[in-house]
Amino acid sequence: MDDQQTMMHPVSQHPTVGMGGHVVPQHTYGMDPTNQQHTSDQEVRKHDISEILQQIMNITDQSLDEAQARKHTLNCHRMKPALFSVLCEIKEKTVLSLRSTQEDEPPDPQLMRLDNMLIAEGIAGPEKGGGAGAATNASAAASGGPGQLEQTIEHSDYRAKLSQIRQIYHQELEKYEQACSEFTAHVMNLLREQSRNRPITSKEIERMVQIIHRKFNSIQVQLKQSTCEAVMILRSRFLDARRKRRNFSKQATEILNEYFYSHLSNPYPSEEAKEELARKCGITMSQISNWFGNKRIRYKKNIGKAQEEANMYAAKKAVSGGGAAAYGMVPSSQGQMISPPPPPGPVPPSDGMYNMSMNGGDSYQSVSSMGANVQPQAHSQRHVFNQPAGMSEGLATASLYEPGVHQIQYG
DNA sequence: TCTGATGATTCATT
DNA sequence: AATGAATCATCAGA
Repeated sequence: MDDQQTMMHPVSQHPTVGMGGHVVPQHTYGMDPTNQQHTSDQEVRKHDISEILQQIMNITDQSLDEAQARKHTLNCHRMKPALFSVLCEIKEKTVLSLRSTQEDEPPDPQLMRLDNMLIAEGIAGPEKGGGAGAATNASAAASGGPGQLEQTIEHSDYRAKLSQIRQIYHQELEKYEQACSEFTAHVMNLLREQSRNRPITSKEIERMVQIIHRKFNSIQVQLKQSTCEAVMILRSRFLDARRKRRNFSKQATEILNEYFYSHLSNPYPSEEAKEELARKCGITMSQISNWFGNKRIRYKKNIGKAQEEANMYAAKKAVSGGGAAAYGMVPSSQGQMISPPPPPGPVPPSDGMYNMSMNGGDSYQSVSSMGANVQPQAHSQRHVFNQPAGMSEGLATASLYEPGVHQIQYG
């Protein structure tokens, strides 16, 4: 309403504007209004101008060709300069209110945040060394492990998907930019075209472009937001370790079980042993630790089942000649002989052998140097794994193992 | 689809 | 820091 009033005000006060807001050419200014001849002349002009305005009003309802033709006649109309100057005057007054509006606004913080994230993820900006950087960092954060990451299929899969997202993002961004610039160019052309009939300053065109860009910005935000979401989903799918769980190879499981059952009295591999196992199984140290952690607890929970497994591995080992040697195990010098595989089923415990040292049946540790008062490994002070001394390592240990009965609590 | 197996994670304890 | 215990999430076979 204010705008309208502002628009109308100068017009209504303008001496050259007649009753219906019809603009009267300025050269009638100062003429005698009572002059009949002049009056009729004025009426003709009024009619002309109202016709022009009517044409302007109707121009939107017409086809392009029609509009072009009309525009042409309009531009060539003898009254056009007069109308233009009036519009200029109106504009001069109204534009003041426009000037007060803020010129350039600060960059959208949301957009900045999204941009930063996309750059960090290697989606926007220069491609990170194959996108591996983001994957590695995220994986390290997700696993919380010792930093030894699996350079496996998952990683290349992640990279492939990430670059796919990157590609789609850039395609969409290109489309968006094209659409934006096309629309902007169209509007600018339109305004330039219109500026022949009404006064439009370059500043106004600039402002209009700004408005268009602001509108398009919301589309851009949407695009970037959905790209970020896609990256997040990809991350959670690929980098959440729980999701990418894959069973270890049969061979790896066998190696681990072999070690476990041949060290049943002390199934706590040292760092070196873990390294060795990790290398042999093609998995990480932390995976080794996890496996042993799970194995110990599950072994304890289900002795019955583990028994069979233990016997199986014991038999296997006996056939193959002792897997423990493969891990640098030193044969016990304290009379722990390798016995032949026992018959299937529980093996009766030997008398008074249960409280042997933690390493009693485990030649992996350097037992020979420890003697009878051997101290358990610091980290295994609470553990409940022990084995009757004299038992051949890895043989029928599970059947003898009764955590509730035979466990030793150190400290 | 259900269920057991299994690798990983979290938290409390030592 | 290492470990046990509980739990989660996924896989694989019935």
